[in-house]
Amino acid sequence: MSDTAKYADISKSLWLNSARVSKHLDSSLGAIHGIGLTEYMVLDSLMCAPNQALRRIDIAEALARTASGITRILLPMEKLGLVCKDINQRDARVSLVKITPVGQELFQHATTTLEAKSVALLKNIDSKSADKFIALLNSI
Amino acid sequence: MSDTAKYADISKSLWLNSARVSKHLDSSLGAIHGIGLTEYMVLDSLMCAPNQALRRIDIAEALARTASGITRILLPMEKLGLVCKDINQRDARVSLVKITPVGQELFQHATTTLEAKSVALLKNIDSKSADKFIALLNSI
DNA sequence: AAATAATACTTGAGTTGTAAAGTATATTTG
DNA sequence: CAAATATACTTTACAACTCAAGTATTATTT
Repeated sequence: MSDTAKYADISKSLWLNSARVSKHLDSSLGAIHGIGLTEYMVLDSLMCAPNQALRRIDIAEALARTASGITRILLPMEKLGLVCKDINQRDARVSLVKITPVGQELFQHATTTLEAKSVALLKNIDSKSADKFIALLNSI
Repeated sequence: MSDTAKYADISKSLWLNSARVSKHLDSSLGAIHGIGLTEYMVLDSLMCAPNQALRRIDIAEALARTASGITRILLPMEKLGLVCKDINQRDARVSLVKITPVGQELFQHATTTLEAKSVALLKNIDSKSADKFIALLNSI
């Protein structure tokens, strides 16, 4: 097989297997915690942020979504009290998003689910290969 | 880092990087050939099939989509003449999908684009790592 | 300082998908 | 062989996005 075909195969396999894994995780998170995988990733990005707050465009960048998509996904999350608005004094254009204690608690539980389901889904990959896998994914 | 957290990291990185790569490929295929990545994957699955024809549910299974989603994506593809219906004599429920010569030609060109873009997107991964990557993805 | 441009969002319209219900045909079972 | 069940789709209603245009605010230029 040619090298170029090989790289196309990675793209295709990435597309397909990501869809499989994501759908499984999405439905598990939805059934158990009432949030989707994208919502989980929003919480994840906030937990990693300094002061646990981010601008909407930074969340968009971190999750490879548009600002518009972030506006829409945050609306129900605010209503559920998982995140709240945090005004930026210096710049009134910015509407900082902060994770609430309720959001943090849900995140902890959802993380347990995500980990358990991921271990189950990736059971054919041993610990050492897992390290290699992460390194490869992060080198994209 | 715990092993369970490691597997969750794979899921998250898979989700994120697949989104980045897929969006890039999708827009390239759209701009150059007028088809999306999902449509390309439909053609790809048909090209690999015996007699280059498949049932809708088999395409759905191959692409991790629902039968409903396949019905929808095939409609414009039929109109464009990329695929055509092929009736199954034994079972009138089945509506086989077959790739047309037009579809095959578009597929060949789109493959060239997909390969070139994939090489560019995955330039940090050397040929040997690429093999390992494919093996890991296919072991999911 | 006023005009222009850039940034951070939100909104409206459209696309791509799903789940659940509906239709038609085939298979199994009592 | 008729009735119940299963299969292969399609359709309807809805969810989760995107893009492009709109709003408000800040930064830059002249």
